[in-house]
Amino acid sequence: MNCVEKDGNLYVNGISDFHLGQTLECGQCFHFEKIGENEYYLSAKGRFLHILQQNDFSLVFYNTDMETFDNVWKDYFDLERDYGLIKSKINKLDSKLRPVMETMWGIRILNQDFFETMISFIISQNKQIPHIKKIVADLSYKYGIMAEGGEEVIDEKVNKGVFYSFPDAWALLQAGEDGIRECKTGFRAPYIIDACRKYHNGELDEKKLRLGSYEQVMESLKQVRGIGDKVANCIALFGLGKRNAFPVDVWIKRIMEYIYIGHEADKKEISDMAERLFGEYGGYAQQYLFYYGKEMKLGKPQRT
DNA sequence: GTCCAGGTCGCCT
DNA sequence: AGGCGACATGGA
Repeated sequence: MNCVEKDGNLYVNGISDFHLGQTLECGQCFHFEKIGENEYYLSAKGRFLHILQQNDFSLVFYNTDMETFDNVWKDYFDLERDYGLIKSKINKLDSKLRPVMETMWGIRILNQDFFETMISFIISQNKQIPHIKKIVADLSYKYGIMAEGGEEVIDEKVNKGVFYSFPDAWALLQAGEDGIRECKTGFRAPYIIDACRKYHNGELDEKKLRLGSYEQVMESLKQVRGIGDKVANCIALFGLGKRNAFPVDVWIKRIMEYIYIGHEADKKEISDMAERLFGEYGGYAQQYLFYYGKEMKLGKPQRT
C-alpha cells in the first residue's frame, strides 16, 4: 500500500481484498450516499469523506492529507488487516463459503464509532436499510454538527445528513424523545433515549467494553431497552471490534437454513452452529454470507 | 388494502 | 422457557 498526495487529494495504491461498494453497501453502515460508480460520500469519525475506487487496487480520498489517512481512514476501512489470510482461514474451516467469498471478495469490516453504531442498530430493528439510512441522515442533519470537510462540498442532490456528523449522546438527550420521534424513529425513540442515558452516565463505557470479553459486552449492551441479541451482536461486531460476533437476523437465518440445514431452525441453533463452524472468524463469515444471501435472495419466499 | 422490514418487549400458557 | 401480538413507518 503506497500513498501519494496531489492537488489536496490522496491517491492510495496497492490495496487488495477491498471493494468500496461492497464494503459500504453490505449492511454494516448507514451514513453514506452513492454518487457514482464505486464513488461515495460518507460521514464518519466526525469527518466528511468523498471517496472513489478507480480499480481493484487504487482509491482516491478527495481533499485528504496523508496524516488524516494514516490516523483515521486506514483504521476505519480496516486496510491494515490481511483479508486474504482471513478468507483462507475461513475456507479451511468450511469450504462452502468459498463461492460466497469469491463473489463478495471486497468486503471489509469497518471500524465504526461505538455510539453511532449502537444507535443505528437500535433504529435498524424491523426496518429496511434505505429507511435506516434516511433516519440516520435526518438525525445527523437535525441534531449533529457539520462534519469536518463537509461544508465545502454540500450538494443539493443528496440528503444533507451525509455532510453532518452523527449527533452525540448529549445532543440526542437535548432533542428528547419527541425530537427523536420527529425523525420517524417511532417506537424506538424511548430505546434511543435509554441508550443515550446509559452511554452518557458511564454505565456503557466504550473503553471498558473494548477491553471486555464478548460475553461481557453482550451482557452490558442488553441492559439497554431495545437491544436484544441480534442488535447487541451487530454493535459488538461493527462498533467494538468483536470479530467473533455473529448477528442472526431474518436473512442469516434463511441463508444458514438454505446452505447448511435444509429446514427451519431457531436462532439459537443457527448461532450455535456458526460458533462451531467459524469461531473467531464469525463476524467476517456472517457479513460475507449476509450480503451474498441478500443479493442472491437465497431462501427468500417468493412474493410478486 | 395487505404484508413485511438486519427485532424486541411484555404478556400469555 | 417458549409462543405470539404490538409496536411506528414506509415501500412493495
